[in-house]
Amino acid sequence: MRIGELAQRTGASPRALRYYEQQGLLRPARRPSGYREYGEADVRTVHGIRTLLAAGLSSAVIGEMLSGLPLPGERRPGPTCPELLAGLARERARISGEIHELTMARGLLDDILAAAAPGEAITAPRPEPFSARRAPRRR
Amino acid sequence: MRIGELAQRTGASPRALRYYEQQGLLRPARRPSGYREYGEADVRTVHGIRTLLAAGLSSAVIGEMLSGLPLPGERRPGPTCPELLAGLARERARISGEIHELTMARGLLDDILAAAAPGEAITAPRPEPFSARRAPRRR
DNA sequence: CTAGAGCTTGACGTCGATGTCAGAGTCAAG
DNA sequence: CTTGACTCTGACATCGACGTCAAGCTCTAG
Repeated sequence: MRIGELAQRTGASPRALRYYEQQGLLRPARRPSGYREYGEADVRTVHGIRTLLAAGLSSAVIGEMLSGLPLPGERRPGPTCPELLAGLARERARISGEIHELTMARGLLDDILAAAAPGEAITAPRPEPFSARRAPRRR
Repeated sequence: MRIGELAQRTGASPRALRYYEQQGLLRPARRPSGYREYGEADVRTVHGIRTLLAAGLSSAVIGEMLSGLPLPGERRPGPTCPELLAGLARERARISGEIHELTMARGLLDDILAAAAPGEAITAPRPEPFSARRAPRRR
């Protein structure tokens, strides 16, 4: 399929898909005309890329993941899988931390919404915002 | 307290604290010398600001939250609390969605780490990454 | 009094994943 | 053949929360 169809099926813009290729995340075939030709597997790959990008992974890290090889500029001679795996583990930990932060923030918003819900809030004396922070409720 | 102490106690840099003030999120008193003077309440406020910033809220939205008033440029005459609350509710929903995305991404990383863990992965034939995505495991 | 740490404002730099635009080639339908 | 939709390769623009540097003022310990 061509870039437009892949864009529609993945939610990525053509511009984004070309960017992914530039970063080494995709390697579409080329027609004689120069048009990119993508396969079905690329649909899954792009979904994965976007999931990880949305999670805050950089395209460089995703590229390492996809190739299992060191980055161009680095001079490490051998395979870098241990480092790569360690890096991914760190990313995993970062994501967990981020989930925790988001949960905290959501709790804070809940407090504010709850405090403002009863009546109109402009004229009413509002308790200090940000007065106390709650831990994420676990059940 | 002065800006350096507040910075230490909140983890924000002095530059960040000045930025928050510029965005209308803080209104420290000033000494005759021009030095900013912060109170204890500002410590909590800054923690709240940083929590919400980390959650992806813009400083403009946080500013609306803190003031309960419309933005400078807007011409809405009256209180905008209903809109503000609606906006915060949308932010809450966005955060929930983001938590979901992060959970998905973490699951994807888990799959990859699990697949790569057994042995060295460079030379071994690797199954397609991004082949299947799992729903977040709930328990 | 003096040095050095801390504070001031102002302005420009950053970073990364895109948006957007320009100029030109390609493809399918009528 | 023609038209319009699609694609190509650059290259510059964006956005937001800061980092960083400069030039100068302030505070405090000794």
